[in-house]
Amino acid sequence: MRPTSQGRAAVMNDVARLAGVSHQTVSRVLNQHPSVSPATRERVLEAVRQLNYRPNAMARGLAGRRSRVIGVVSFDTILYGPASTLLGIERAARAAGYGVSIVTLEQLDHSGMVNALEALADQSVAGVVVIAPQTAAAAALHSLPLGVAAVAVESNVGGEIPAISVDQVTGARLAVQHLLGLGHRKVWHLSGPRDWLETHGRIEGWRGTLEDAGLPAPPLMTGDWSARSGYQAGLELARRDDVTAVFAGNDQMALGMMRAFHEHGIRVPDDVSIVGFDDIPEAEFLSPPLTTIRQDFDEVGRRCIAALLRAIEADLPEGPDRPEPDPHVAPTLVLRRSTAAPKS
Amino acid sequence: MRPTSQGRAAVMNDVARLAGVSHQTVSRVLNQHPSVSPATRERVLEAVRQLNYRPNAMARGLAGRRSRVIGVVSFDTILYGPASTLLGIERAARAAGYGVSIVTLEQLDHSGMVNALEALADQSVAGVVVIAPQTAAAAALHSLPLGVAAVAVESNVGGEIPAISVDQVTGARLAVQHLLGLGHRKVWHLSGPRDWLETHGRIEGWRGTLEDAGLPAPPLMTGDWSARSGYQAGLELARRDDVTAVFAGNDQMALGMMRAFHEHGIRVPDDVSIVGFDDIPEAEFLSPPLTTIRQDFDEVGRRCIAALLRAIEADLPEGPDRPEPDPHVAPTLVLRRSTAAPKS
DNA sequence: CATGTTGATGTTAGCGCTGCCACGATATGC
DNA sequence: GCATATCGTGGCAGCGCTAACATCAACATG
Repeated sequence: MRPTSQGRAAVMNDVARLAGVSHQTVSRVLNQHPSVSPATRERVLEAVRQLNYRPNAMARGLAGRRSRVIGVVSFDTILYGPASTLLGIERAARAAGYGVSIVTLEQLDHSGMVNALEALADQSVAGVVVIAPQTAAAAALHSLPLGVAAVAVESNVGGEIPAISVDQVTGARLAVQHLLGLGHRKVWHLSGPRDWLETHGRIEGWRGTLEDAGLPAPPLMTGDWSARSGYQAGLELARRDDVTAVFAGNDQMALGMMRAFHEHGIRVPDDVSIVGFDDIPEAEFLSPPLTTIRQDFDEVGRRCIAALLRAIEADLPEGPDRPEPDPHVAPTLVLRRSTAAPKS
Repeated sequence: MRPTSQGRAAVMNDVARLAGVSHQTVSRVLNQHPSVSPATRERVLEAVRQLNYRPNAMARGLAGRRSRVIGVVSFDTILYGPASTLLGIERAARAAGYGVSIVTLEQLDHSGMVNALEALADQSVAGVVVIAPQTAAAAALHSLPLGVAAVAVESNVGGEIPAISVDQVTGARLAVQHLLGLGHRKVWHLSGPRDWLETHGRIEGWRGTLEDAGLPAPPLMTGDWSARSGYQAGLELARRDDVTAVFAGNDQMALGMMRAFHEHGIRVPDDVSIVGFDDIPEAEFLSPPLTTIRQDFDEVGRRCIAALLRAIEADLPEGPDRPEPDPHVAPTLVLRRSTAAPKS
């Protein structure tokens, strides 16, 4: 962190002096400027190594009005989805040489979003990624005249801000097609809260697939992502005798539902097949292990950062012109033991 | 983000001009310097409002060699504990007017820790909080000659770095005392991985409490925090006929264990009582709802930030001399329905 | 009344870096 | 052969702010 046993950390001038060049040449070497002779470059790099020089990000940002930090606005980072997305973004950003600054939203209204974005702007971030899976947050984001590059996750409400998301419709179709393929003719769906954007896509995929197969959709059930809401829905379904297959909006609800069935002597998958969504780490170890739809959050993170860097560099004169990433990340079906052909 | 419809954002000089003072006076107002007349202060603040002026953090940091951002190093932010701690820290930091920059460790070795800390140092953070619950990470941290203020979470290995943690020993004692109080004479323990620091405290509290009561400790079982490892341990215990009470190292393992018991017709709490640790959101909705030890991660976050600000300001000439926070956060017993008196 | 003391303010000098322009030195044009 | 393009380099200015000193009035002290 400091030039061994020296009082203060080395600055660019120290490097310049040691290499026998001007500090400007050091700057050029550090910024991959083309016109530096290989010999000089090597001399400078050696001096950098020797002094263990690390450029000062603040000075850099001030002088070049550009920082190497991106901001992430997120909500409820304890939920599996948002937490995983945040992790994916962090990894991708760091791989691209960017630091990551976070703000967690307490409330999902307009003013919360404004505060979050201002807090990040105050830190002079180069751009922001907003994990805003709820309609309210997405609306707030899109209504804002923001001054930095931005990318939204799971909130493609249109507008100018690029959005990256897992293709929820496809995920839901995979789940329902799998159940229909096994021979089920009636597939129930327990959705997440109606104000989450993911919820809509999953309902759409579920309903669409049934329609394509010429089958009527049973009444939609609505939960709140929690195991409890899955349990409660499970109790309701347990009272009926026409339930052989359920597509749950997430794994926690699937888990709660499985418990309700278990209590009522309904066996999974013998009597009822269940498909979840997310592939949480526990899914593999439930009894029975849960068939579910896996979302590749790392890929979402990577695409977010790709899209954001594109937006950031669009403002620059000589950007490397990155390709626009595909906004839809494909989910995959993970086959486990909670699904089987209907008995009769 | 910019003075309404102007080309570029207002800087301190613009404010100064509008208020009819020097830019230095503006700086003084913004930094609560005492010697500014109330009239001037009001005039400056009005100008700030009018121009929607926001100070540039980079320039501030450069000039005052002090930033308003703290760094957080964490590991596996998808686990409930670390994720909650991170959230608590973020909340507390923001309340104190600090931004939060994160780095997630991929590997827990020395070099991973060095890289993480250097990445944060490059961002000129004012201090770092390291969530390092494993012995390896804690060791790496303590072996490092770091140049910034630091606080460790859940890793009080001694040394100069202040550490904040939930009092694991007390938590375990609460759990075991509760079971003994109900009349159980033999309390089993399924611990977490041996290289986690929390694990040691919980084992110590478990063993100590049994010793205090003059009871022998049954063989220790070791899991890996996952529901699966709890399930496996549950299968082993199900084979025995001397099991009436188990203290699980976390809620996921308790959950897996409950499922194993359920499969074997062992009723919870009628036949076996189970206590978990963490109080994850699902705990309340398991069947039966899980008695567990709640860790107050928000409080941990608050104390971390308090300790860190203390360390940061210790380097300053005129710190407000904050009191040293108590390094141990007290956990509490949350009584639910997974525990009962033994049948006899 | 000269002198120190205080409070409110302005002035100057950087913090460590990058952008831009200027300079000398080769390489290229006709 | 001389004007011109090009390369490698240095010099200077300035990013927006804070620290330290300088200033200047108003007041208290003997």
